[in-house]
Amino acid sequence: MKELSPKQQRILDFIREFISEHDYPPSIRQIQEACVISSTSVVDYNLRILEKNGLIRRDREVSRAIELLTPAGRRQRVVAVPIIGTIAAGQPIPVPTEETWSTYSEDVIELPPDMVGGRDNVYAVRVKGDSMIDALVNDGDIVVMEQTAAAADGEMVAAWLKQEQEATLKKLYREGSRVRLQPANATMQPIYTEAGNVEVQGKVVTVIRVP
Amino acid sequence: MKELSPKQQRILDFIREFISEHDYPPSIRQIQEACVISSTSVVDYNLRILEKNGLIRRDREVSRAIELLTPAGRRQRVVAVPIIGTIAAGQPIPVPTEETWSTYSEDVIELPPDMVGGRDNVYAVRVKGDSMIDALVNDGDIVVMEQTAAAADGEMVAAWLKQEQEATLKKLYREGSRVRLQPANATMQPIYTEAGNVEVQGKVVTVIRVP
DNA sequence: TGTTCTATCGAACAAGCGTTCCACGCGGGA
DNA sequence: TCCCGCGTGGAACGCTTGTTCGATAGAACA
Repeated sequence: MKELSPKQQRILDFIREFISEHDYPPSIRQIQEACVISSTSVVDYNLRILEKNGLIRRDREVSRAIELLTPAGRRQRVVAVPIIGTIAAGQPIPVPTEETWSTYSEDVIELPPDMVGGRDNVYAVRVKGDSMIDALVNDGDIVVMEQTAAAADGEMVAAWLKQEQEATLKKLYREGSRVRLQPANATMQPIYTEAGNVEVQGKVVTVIRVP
Repeated sequence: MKELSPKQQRILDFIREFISEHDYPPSIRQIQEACVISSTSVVDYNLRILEKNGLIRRDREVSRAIELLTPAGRRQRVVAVPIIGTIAAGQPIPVPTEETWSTYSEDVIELPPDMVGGRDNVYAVRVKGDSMIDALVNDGDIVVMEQTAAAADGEMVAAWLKQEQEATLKKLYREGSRVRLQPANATMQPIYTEAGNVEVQGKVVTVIRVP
């Protein structure tokens, strides 16, 4: 792979800039104009070189069909996770309904796809109050959860304790008919309760703190 | 804003899908074909409605000039933050050098731009050990920091205590010649020390926990 | 000096493309 | 019944756009 000529570098930069501004790629003649190139064939010539070097991908015979392949400036799909409510000790955990899945909702947090790991039934709640500090979750933190009733041992879950009428974030361990709820904070003691008393509302996927 | 007709919803979904696959928007005739619409004018008619509802943006007279405005499926530039090392109580905090800024580095975490808030001198460290639990930061958490020596009162900073040879994450308050280091955990007590003993390595931008 | 490769230039072609116009059917309201 | 808005169909217009072709000039090399 050869080095890029100044002209090719400039073309690449312009494509980046243009996509960043318009959300769709430029036409060859727009590249020509912006980079002060006298002919469209010269643009085509240099685009072929860029394509050969693996920096862009082009669909032939299709207008504006330039796709950036370089890591810098490449765009990724961001996953919009709806924030469906708040979670606090004495309140039931909000459960997503059909409506709250609407991605047109107001309150969303955008995350890179690898942070939700391909899961699609993912929602987020905002933590209210200091009751979750034993899970190392602060007031105002955002907890991203996957809606599920099942959880493997050792996974951090949002659980509703029916008898105590209390929501909590703990690591779940089944021990016979009982359940051990272990705080993330290793210095704190676990809670033991009957399996029937625990209602798993979701698995914790990520915790995010933006001060 | 009216509700979308099934046809409009289908068009919107197709545009999303197409962009996701090709990295450039579809033409009107491609929408027509994919959504089994008999005429291009019908597509245009519905696109105008989508535009009026603020779901897309179109540049007139320009081919493939459809831009998605809805959060779902929109593509955003992702910021690649380099993870330059680990942070532990008894270790100095790693400081980014010219080389570690390289976005071609192996260990990076991609974040949506609003999570780094336009700051560009941002790096991340992985937390090792349980020594930061008073900052509600767990073993394995990732702390995103902005490199700066200055910090306003009340901001969470990564500080190096020279005398104690200790790294810590605390909220910083200047009180005369002394400094109060307040844990994020409201139930824990602050530390007081001389201003000269504290070396601010960076401000905490975000804390992320991916179990 | 002749050859070859690289880069450029201008023009033209043909397909792709957004737009526009007119016509039609349908349903609701006056 | 007439009228009007809405959604649809079909076709044509004219600009946009990717592509192609021939010609040219300079550099490197034998």
